[in-house]
Amino acid sequence: MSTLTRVPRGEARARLIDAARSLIRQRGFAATSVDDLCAAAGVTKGAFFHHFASKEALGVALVEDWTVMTGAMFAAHPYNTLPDPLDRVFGYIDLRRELLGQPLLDFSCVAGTTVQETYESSPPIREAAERSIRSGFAHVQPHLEAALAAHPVPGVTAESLAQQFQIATQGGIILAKALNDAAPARAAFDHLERYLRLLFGRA
Amino acid sequence: MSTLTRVPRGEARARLIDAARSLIRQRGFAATSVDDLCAAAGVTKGAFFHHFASKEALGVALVEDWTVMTGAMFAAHPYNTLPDPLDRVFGYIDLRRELLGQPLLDFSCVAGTTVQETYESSPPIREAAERSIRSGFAHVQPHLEAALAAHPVPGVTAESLAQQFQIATQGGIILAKALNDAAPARAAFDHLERYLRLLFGRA
DNA sequence: GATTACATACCAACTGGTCGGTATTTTTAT
DNA sequence: ATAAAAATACCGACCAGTTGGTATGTAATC
Repeated sequence: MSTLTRVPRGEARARLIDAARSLIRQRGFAATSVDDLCAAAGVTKGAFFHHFASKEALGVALVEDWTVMTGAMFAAHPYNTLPDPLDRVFGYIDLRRELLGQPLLDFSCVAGTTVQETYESSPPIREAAERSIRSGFAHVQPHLEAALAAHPVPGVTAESLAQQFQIATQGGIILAKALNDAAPARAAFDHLERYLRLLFGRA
Repeated sequence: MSTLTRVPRGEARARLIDAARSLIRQRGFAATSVDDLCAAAGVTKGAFFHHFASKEALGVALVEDWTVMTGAMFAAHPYNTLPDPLDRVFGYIDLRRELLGQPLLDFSCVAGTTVQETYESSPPIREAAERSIRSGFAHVQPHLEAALAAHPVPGVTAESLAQQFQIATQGGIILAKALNDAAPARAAFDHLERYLRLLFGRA
């Protein structure tokens, strides 16, 4: 992490956010110091506090960047183009299971990690995480709405079902961290798929 | 949090763990300092490092205490005495939904909170959290096993279903923290119940 | 000639942890 | 039964390193 080669002018902010995404995913927000971030990004503290008013502001920026990143990634995926809405939902589930094949650091969620620590101590970060999680609903909710329009299920709303995808995602990450194994997280989406097939009569 | 009245001899350790449970649930492990803990417990640093070799050791002790506490709480609950195994499962779900009516600080999970931050940085805490989560499986898994013995469901194991309860619990807590609302967490158990009713043909 | 984008040196407050001491309880020897 | 000894439970001052943040200076860009 030495700064032998100077970081090109204009890249400091992006590199700090990249470093934050990586370090905070590993250690959490509080355990990651500003010095750590600067060293990992290859910039100095001057650069840090030029771009971010505080460590908290970096946290907000990180979560907002995460929302944009993940939003773009899901929006660009082919599952969105399937003709049948329920197939789009199952396509999303497939994608999530694929992601769970990667290393933990690559599928863990920045919003979930940060909000766990900061939901009480930092309202701005909590609010950014709320926006991020809500934007996650949007990756399936429209497809669920279309599927429910074609095949209504009494007592079940698209919003509530969309939330279950985030519950499975976030809960799966915690189980994966605790058990050091992503299998239970993958199983969560197996169960979710089976549940949906039962609800929609799609054996 | 002043120490005007001296803490009776012999209570320091228990009070430190109580303080840790409360503070770490609010702020997380890294953001809670040893000084904070001592102040909240009404003891000095001498007491802290007499009972715990390090802050990490306190973390391990806290999670282990949590495992015992929650284990005793669930074991003592009447849902365990219902004659039908599936009714015991639904009784457990009812209990979980009840807990979600309390303030967030009372239903958030110590193991989930700490492992989120420390799964990479502290193997001992991660292992304690793993034991805690696994002990959580045991609160439903025997009932699920009995239910599956009476009514087998192809492709579904009691272990995998039991894990889903922890996924719903942990994921629900994160959603509750992010959205500042426990409703999605409660909905997770509604969906889980509906899923089980469909699996076991219990409308 | 501003403004932006950094670098460097610096700071007070706090961090986890140590250490010598003391009051209280428990164990042991008589 | 009791005094001495040993162990336990705690206190509180202290320490070196780290924390988030600031103040000042400088090179590049607009």
